[in-house]
Amino acid sequence: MSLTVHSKNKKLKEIFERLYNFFGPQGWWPGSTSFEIAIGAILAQNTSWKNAEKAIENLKKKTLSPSEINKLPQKKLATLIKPAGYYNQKAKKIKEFVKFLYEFYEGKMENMKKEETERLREQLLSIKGIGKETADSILLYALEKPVFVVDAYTYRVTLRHGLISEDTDYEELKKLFEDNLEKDVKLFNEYHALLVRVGKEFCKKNKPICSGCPLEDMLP
DNA sequence: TGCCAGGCCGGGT
DNA sequence: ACCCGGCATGGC
Repeated sequence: MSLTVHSKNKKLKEIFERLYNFFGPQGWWPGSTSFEIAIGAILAQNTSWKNAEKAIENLKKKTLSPSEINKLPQKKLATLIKPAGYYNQKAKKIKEFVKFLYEFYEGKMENMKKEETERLREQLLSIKGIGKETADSILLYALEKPVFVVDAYTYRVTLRHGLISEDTDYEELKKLFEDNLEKDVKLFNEYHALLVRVGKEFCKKNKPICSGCPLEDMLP
């Protein structure tokens, strides 16, 4: 991907370039189907990616397609995704999502892609179990729409760097990135993934390890 | 051992 | 409009 990031905000530009040069491309969800990515987004809610991955592997053994999930009893589904935690809730959420997929898009992620982004976001948010982060993750990573995904790491890192205040909400933070960067799917994809990466390694909750962080000398 | 992880919902103030 | 408990497994 190009390293010439256009940004109205110098700090956002510099943070991205430093993270990208330090960690390299993160390449989230390589070679996965849109459907798999959407399910993965649900499974990863407040759960380590490792555990979500195990759940996905279990599903893939049985085949991971909308029609198969549709046929699978919720209880059975719950058992399969157990490693991801909150498995009863998540089984329900996955069922809800697939039901939605059939109801509006004939069970095909491809049909979803054709829908206009904002309308799609509203639809996703109306599904029980899909909140803002999961909706935006599906939009960006599964459907390749240029929306920025905000998560706990995005908040933590931007807060420590004085880009936002403590009471900045999801939509505001999302806008900060979307309004100041070129609306590029690849850029948003990598930027979010890089924020997660730096968050995991250098900006953990209650355990800030700034030493060695590529953004260390940018702290306020 | 307790805390944390790529949240969200529902009920109570 | 906030604030909080519940949901649950696996890793460090």
